[in-house]
Amino acid sequence: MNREINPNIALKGRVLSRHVVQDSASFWLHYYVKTEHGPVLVKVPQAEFICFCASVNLKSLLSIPALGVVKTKELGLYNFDLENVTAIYCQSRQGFRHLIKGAIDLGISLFEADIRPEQRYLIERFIALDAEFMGQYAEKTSSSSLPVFIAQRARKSSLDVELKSISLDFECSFNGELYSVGLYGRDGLGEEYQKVIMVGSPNASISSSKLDDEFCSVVDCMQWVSDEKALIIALIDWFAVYDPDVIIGWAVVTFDLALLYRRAKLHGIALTIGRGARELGWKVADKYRPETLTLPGRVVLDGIDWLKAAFYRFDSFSLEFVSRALLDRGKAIHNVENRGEEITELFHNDKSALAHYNLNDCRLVWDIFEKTQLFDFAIERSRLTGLELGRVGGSVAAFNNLYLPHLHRAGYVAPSGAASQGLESPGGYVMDSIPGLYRDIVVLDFKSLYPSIIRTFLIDPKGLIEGLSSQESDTVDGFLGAKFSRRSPILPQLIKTLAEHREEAKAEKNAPLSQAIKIIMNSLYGVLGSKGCVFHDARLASSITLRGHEIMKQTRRWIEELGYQVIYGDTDSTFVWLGGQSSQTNIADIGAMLVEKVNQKWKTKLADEMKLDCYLELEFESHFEQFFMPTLRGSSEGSKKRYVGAYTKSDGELKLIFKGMEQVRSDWSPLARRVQGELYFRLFSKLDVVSFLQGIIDDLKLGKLDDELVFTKRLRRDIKDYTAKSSPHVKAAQKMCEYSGDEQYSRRGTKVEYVITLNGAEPIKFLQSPIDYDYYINRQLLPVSDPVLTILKVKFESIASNQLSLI
DNA sequence: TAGTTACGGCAGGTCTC
DNA sequence: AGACCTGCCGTAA
Repeated sequence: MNREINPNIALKGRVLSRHVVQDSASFWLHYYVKTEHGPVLVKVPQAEFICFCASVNLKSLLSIPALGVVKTKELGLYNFDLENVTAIYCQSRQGFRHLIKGAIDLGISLFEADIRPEQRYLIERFIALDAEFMGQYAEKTSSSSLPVFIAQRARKSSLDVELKSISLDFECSFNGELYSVGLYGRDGLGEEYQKVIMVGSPNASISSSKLDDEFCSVVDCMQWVSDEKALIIALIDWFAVYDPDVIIGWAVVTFDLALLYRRAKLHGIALTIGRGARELGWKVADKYRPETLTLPGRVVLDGIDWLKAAFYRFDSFSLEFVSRALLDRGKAIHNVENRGEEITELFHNDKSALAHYNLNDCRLVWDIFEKTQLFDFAIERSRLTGLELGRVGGSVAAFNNLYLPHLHRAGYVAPSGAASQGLESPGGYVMDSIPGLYRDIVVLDFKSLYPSIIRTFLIDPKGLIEGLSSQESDTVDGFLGAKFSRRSPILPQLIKTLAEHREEAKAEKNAPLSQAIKIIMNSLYGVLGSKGCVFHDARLASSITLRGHEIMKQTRRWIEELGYQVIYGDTDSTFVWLGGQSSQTNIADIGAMLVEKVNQKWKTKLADEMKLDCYLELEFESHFEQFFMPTLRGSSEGSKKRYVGAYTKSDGELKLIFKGMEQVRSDWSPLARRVQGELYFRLFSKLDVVSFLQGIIDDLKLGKLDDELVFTKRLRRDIKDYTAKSSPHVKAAQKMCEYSGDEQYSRRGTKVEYVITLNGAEPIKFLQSPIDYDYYINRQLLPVSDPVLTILKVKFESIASNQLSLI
């Protein structure tokens, strides 16, 4: 009682991790936050599991046994069937589980039962990443240095607190025994921190050539431990002292942390590397999935996952490949392919070289994060979506986080499941193309088309429910019978806010924020089309995509009325040929004119016909001085999703853009990809093609190009699950398992590297037969050469046969 | 601890003449 | 032998 005498104080912090903790009496929400004075554990008492049911079902539900303490409340809310709903509050996880199971048995729908309490508490208050908690510090009970704060209330906040990151990487033996751990970071001033904890003691002999400055500094930051167990203990101690907020790495969850967890378990060590000496754990044992990792008080960001989340694309996501692509430097090791052996060799004979390699990897990851601004991107994404910092994917959860608090305030709860099953919505509209070789193609595209359609045509789950029962003058027609209320729609308003923030971000040149907003805006449509989202409804998705079809077709008509030919378009883009009559005029001016006229026409049309404000915006995307639209192979019909465009860079170099062509496809041989690139460069540059190709075929037959013949193709399922087991890459994978005796090559996701031999596909690592050069000539070089040779009126056969006479 | 559909082209198998 | 169909992968947007 005397506690209430103390006035509550405010604590501002950035939420790093979120947890539900059950004790004997009740359960708590735990938030580990970073304040400007350091980390704090915020505890919210008397938390509850919440869901809703139609009020008519309440009585049946309450008769379910073993619910524990349950409260109910009428909040005046409705579901999407416009029934009154009642909120149900459970005070134990077990009771809540019984409720969910019992409801399924009774055939009664529960609403929002899948929203986790530690998330709901934040999103209902519009808290995304930064929060202000009102409450009091608890008296210290344990030796832990982490202050504990008991919160009574919370609200959203915004602060700029620096998070301390570390790049972490383990080196280990073939069977997973830890050799060393590298730890690397830089502060805002560029000051480096580096440390390697390694088993053993320094080797006496270090080859003199390696004794450069960098090596000396590596030796300085070494900590030697006697064995693996001591290594793990030293690392736990290091965590307590350095106390990082963020751990970054390369496959850091699925490899490094999973390995560390297993090794610690083996030695019977409690892996207390969380804040307040909490243990690292996995909610699902032995899977080591990133989503199931629990590490109180720290955020883990995996470079691979986050590059993918930011839509970076690489042929391979190995650290070697990505660092070469982004930083133009790679691993500090000679033989990247067989580095396992070299690591073990170094461990036994040259430990400082191993430490150097270990730290170099840490630094590569750090530099990749810095170069791509991944960390800022992750922060902004969390700030915008309310997803836990570090969580990748989660588009559906992001939608819920953004949408639910507004929906509740409008008087509704979310539906219990997708409204339309089976009924599919169409996707984007792809025009038939007019194939050929062109000069001066201008690409005009609608900026964020789907978000702008949502915003313009008031597409909204709540708006659909209300629109269906509103009078005509209050609604906007959609597709598949949809009608959307014009009154306070939620989703269009969310898009509006995001779009405005994006413009600000662009003006401030805040690339990570702009990118994060773009991705979130686009994902809002994707979610509505997904059956995994409770708001899914074919009428919503189709009202977006079919409106897109209409917009594409109308835009094309208008451009053609203005006297220009549209030769292709896909979803939101229009390819206009200006080369015909405009040799004198500035291409960019014509493009700008088209964009302006079309935008004006949309504005007028939508205002006149539908009384809508138009947020559609056509933009001048690019100008290709030369352009090639291929036909379908062996046909005169124009292709789709494949083309080559070229423009001159400011330094005078001709730059080629390939879309969908073999050149950008990772499942074609490197030879075919290179040759196709060369051929179009030569075609556009009016350089020789025929003797180039003859030279290639020559070299191929002489065996000079053998290292460019290896196919790389993934197994998209486990080998045992294939119905057609005779695909070349499946066969090669089977042989790979057979020869190596290693079943891992039969698993889903494995990249199969193989060549085509006179005896069919064989894994490159166990090549048995001679390479089938005729296959590469006829199935790789011919298909990529054919369209170019057709333009030049040369027959591939004449080139190929010429070769034989030369030998 | 669930974003989507549209498309091309290969390989391999079956059907048809 | 050639037309046609299915499975598969990776890609565009």
